[in-house]
Amino acid sequence: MTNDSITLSDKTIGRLSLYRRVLERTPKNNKPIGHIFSHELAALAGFSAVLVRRDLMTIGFSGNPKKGYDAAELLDCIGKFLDAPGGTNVALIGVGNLGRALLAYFTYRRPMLSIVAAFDANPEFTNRVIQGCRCYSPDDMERVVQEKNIRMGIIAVPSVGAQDAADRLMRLGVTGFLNFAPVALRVPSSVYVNQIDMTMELEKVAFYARQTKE
Amino acid sequence: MTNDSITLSDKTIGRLSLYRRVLERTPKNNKPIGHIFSHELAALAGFSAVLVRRDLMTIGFSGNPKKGYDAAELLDCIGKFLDAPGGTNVALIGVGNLGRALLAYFTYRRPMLSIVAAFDANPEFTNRVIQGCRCYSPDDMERVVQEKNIRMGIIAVPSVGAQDAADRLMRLGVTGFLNFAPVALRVPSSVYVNQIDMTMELEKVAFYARQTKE
DNA sequence: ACATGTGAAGTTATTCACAGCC
DNA sequence: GGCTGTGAATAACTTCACATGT
Repeated sequence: MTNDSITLSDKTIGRLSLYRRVLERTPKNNKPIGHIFSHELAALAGFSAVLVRRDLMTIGFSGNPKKGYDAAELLDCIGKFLDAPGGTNVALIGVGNLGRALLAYFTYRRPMLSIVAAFDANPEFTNRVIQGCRCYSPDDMERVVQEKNIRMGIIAVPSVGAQDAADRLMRLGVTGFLNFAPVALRVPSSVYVNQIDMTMELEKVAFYARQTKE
Repeated sequence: MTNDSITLSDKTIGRLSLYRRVLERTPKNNKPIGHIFSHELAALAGFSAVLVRRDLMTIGFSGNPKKGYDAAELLDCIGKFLDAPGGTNVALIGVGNLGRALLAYFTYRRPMLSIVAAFDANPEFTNRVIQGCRCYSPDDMERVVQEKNIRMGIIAVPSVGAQDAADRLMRLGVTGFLNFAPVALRVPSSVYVNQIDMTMELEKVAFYARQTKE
């Protein structure tokens, strides 16, 4: 409940994020969930009940056999682990098709995690507000990242510009990236990169779809 | 080299997809790579050299200590595992911001894996061609999926419509999904679902970015 | 009864370490 | 000498099984 230095695995963090959203979005008879059992949460999130209990165990959250887990308390507890106290400010690099979709997707979705600035060299976008987010020229990156206290970046530019963008942001103190460019970013071990490769994900599906067909 | 019934793990399949793209895109002195060592491929794809060798071992591909792996042969071999012989046809459900970004992203990217039809109830999109892909009304789904021999679907609609879309496609023989809606699809075990949760991915980065900050 | 909490076992994934081969 | 190929060891993750609580 209090100790923040427990080590959570990557997988567990991802699932906590899902549990939270499930708890926030799923009403029970039109009102927020009061208590929930591990098997219910598991079904909603798509995992097994034991796994849910393990995850909650590792964050030190406990329920009771009669009522299950208190949803509001659980949300609080997950928030303590996932959210930075004052929220985290994010920069989006690249306002192409993917970038704009990400803006639309993330705007107002998580109050503690918001894209506060977008950057794109294309003058068609610079100094305009897109999906509620101001778009700047890359020339302003130094100033804006510092002014807005930006701590992480979403890379949505073509492969060729990805490493450059990451390097500039890292020099400004950014320590985490969500990278959609299909290229492995070279970063020091103190920086975290979450690589999303759409083509890979699609090909995985194609592989399995084909297996079950034959 | 020949036997197709080796079981590849999910992780291995993903990496094979990456190896392929790295090999296709990385020229060596302005011409295609001839041979490549496991540590070179590892660096380009962002994994360890042993892991690369393991993966190639499991698909039965071998190189030689002097020259490394023959890139062209390796591409061929990976293709034998990942690609369906005549290619795989994909349907996109939902032509909102994310859907259009996916269309832009995938069009002409992988010849053996193409989005051949998009569906959206919004009449603003139906019967128009967007990013080179024809967009249909959901009413035409039955006909189009059969005519175009569609085997997998990308779900890019809001959560509320996701299960419905999946159910309709499954009735038409679709056995694999890439699901961007933040909801666990209920499918029989013979159907594969690759769930992509953007919010979860972003929150993972925020968590680690925060760790290194403190 | 039925749910939580958790040690122990099982499973899967990755790395170590080294033999064999250009 | 540096690379491939791979058994063995290690690490990471998930499930089993059951003691405990209400």
